[in-house]
Amino acid sequence: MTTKRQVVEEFRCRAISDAAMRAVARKGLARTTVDDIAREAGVAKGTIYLYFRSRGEIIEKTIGAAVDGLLERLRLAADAAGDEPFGGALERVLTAQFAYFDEHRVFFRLYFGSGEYSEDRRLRQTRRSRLHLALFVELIRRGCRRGELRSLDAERAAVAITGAAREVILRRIHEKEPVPPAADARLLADVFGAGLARREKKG
Amino acid sequence: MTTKRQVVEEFRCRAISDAAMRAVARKGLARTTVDDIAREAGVAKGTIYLYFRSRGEIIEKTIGAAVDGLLERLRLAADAAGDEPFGGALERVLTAQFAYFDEHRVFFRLYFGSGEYSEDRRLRQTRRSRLHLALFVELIRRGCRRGELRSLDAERAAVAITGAAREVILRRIHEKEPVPPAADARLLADVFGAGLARREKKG
DNA sequence: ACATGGAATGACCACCCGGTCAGTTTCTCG
DNA sequence: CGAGAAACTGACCGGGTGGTCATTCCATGT
Repeated sequence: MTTKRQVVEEFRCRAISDAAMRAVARKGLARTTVDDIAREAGVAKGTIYLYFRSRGEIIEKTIGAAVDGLLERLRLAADAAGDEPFGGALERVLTAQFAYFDEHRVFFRLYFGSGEYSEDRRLRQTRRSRLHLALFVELIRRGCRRGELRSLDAERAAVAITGAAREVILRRIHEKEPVPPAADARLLADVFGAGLARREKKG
Repeated sequence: MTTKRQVVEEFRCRAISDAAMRAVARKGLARTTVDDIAREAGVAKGTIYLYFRSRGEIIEKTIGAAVDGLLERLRLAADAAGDEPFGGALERVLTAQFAYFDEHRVFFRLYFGSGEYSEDRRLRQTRRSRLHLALFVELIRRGCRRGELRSLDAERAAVAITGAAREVILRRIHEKEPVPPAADARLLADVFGAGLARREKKG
């Protein structure tokens, strides 16, 4: 059974994480101080250290929760694709990803700004983004198995897709009124769908 | 005429910039202090401030010089392509880009880690990377004019290409023995060449 | 109403880092 | 060689940040 203590603790952790996300969205990861987070959360700095061991732990947990949310959305989209052809499945997943970042604009600086961070953090981050990558690798492998896609280094291709998606997301974030998520997803899915397709004939 | 004073000044600036690049490569942009740079350059901290106004100026100038070098290489490659078809020209440019980062591994953290930085810096950085992007936009537009490529948002497509290239570069940097630059360039050029090509028939 | 213990607070500390400048070394030229 | 200028040095300073802890507050049970 969950004790009252645990409920309160989770509530506070959540509030602090949310505040951290908003603060980072405003000032960037490196320039966000613990005082900023405390002010944003409406608590004293000391309170934060009742629930987190260090600034690093706040950031780590906050990133972790948000990334897990993103990954879940992407997996749902991938599952919903069933055995659609590669292009369609990719479009679904990318639509979900663009939509997620549209809804969680505050999150992007955390997710994309985490390159500059302490060493062990970067390792953890790498492990998480590996899951992200693996999802696209799986899509590609499935397409290969079915003979839709030509045989190539699935990992490198997935890297290219995630990189392209990342850059498009950064663009979208800075645009006042980005085109609908589905539009950009369609574009990328078209490009990579055709780009990875089995060659019919030699030009 | 260039005075002796100017020669010395340029030499020192260069030495300090080189040291900054090495230091940043080792510790990352945010964690590199002016003391680090001074130690790496083998001079006293005060000396640095004879040649640069602030830490920010060191970083800015250092990034600027390196990016200019990169852009020049890319422009040379683009010019060398003459009126090759899109895929070939893209392959040349990407080969040049991958090779540049192979040769200047120390540079990548500066180039890719500069997201977390003060506001006006980010603007400048944006202007430089706009030039980088423009080069790819131009390649795509040329392909469209010739009827090789289907008509689409050239800017978005260029964003996708630079994003994919960026992510591949990051991968290469962390690999012990990356495949030859030409191999990765070939892969991306193939994917985007086919992906952006005019549609022959509807699947 | 009162006692009690855990939660919340914010002043405080130690440390780090960018930037300065009085003092020292090196260069230059009469 | 000597003296003045220029370059160089590194100890020092002030501001800012992560983290602590004695104190205060408050919810709860008697």
